[in-house]
Amino acid sequence: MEYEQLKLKSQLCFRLYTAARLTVGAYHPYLDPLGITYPQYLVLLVLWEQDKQPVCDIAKRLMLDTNTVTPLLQRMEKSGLLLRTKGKTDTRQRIVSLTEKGLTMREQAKHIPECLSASILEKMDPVEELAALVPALDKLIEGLSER
Amino acid sequence: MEYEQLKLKSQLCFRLYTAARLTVGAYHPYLDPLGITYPQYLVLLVLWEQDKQPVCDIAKRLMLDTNTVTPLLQRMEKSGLLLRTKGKTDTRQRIVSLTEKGLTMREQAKHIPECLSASILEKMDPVEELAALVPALDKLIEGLSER
DNA sequence: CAGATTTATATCGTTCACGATGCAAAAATA
DNA sequence: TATTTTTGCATCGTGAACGATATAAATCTG
Repeated sequence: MEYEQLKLKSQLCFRLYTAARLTVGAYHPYLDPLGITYPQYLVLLVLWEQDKQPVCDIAKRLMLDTNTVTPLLQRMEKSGLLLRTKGKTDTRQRIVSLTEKGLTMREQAKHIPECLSASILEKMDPVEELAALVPALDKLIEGLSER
Repeated sequence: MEYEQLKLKSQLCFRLYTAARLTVGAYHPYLDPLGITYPQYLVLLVLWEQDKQPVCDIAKRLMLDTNTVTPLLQRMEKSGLLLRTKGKTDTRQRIVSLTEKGLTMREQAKHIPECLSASILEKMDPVEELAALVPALDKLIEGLSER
């Protein structure tokens, strides 16, 4: 059939797109009580690993551009999770630092990865398939991000 | 160690989220000339498979809700790709049908999957890793969508 | 058949992604 | 040093996603 390749079921990207949406959705029960979104959670993960980073470093870790990250950080500043202060050595930079609220949220969030793993693993038996996913996604990301 | 495994798994969502974004981005060179977005391309895939479907059937195929699909279809109607006509047997329904423009776009789009596979495979050698991705994603989607 | 419930679609508000563009500061180069 | 280029961040506009809510029409139930 001439258009066989245009069938939805043969599309890898649609699977990725759907899996990503559904997985982010699975975080809702845990992030809603904290009053944060999934992208905001990612920012917190980065800052919990290392506080006081310029916007561009956060963007690099998340593989996003500043035009996505800046408004995200502005909303997070507004909700009291972090501060954006002018850089001293490089005044173009905005150094992002966690507030007390942002820091203490780490404690409330520390069980989220386990909860998510549990609920995903519960539905992904056997584990081997899950394990196969990670290196394949890494390779895909690496390939698509290289320039 | 159990902690390492949990840490690895907690990053799965970020990988999915990033891989999905980058893969959608890889469609840009092919979709921009057609003047459509990736979600609009997905709608076309569904309609090329079967024309004249109600909104809810399209939403089901894409695993999206009508509050996402309705505005998407409205934009596509505005750009002349499809029509949304009132259903006859069930007047609540909106039957979505392709216009001439939407139908002929299939011909222009038919090489997109090959192009994408080629550019992804180029970066995903060996192919086995790519092949492992599909059933694993299917299982994940199935698990997360069940309710 | 009347009332309750479900279904199909739409609207609104918020938050992301991201291309395009702007601007000032830093770095590179003439 | 003066000029050009690059970098870091921001703003704007558009198109998704999606929770909450609304509104008819269809369906179920008593």
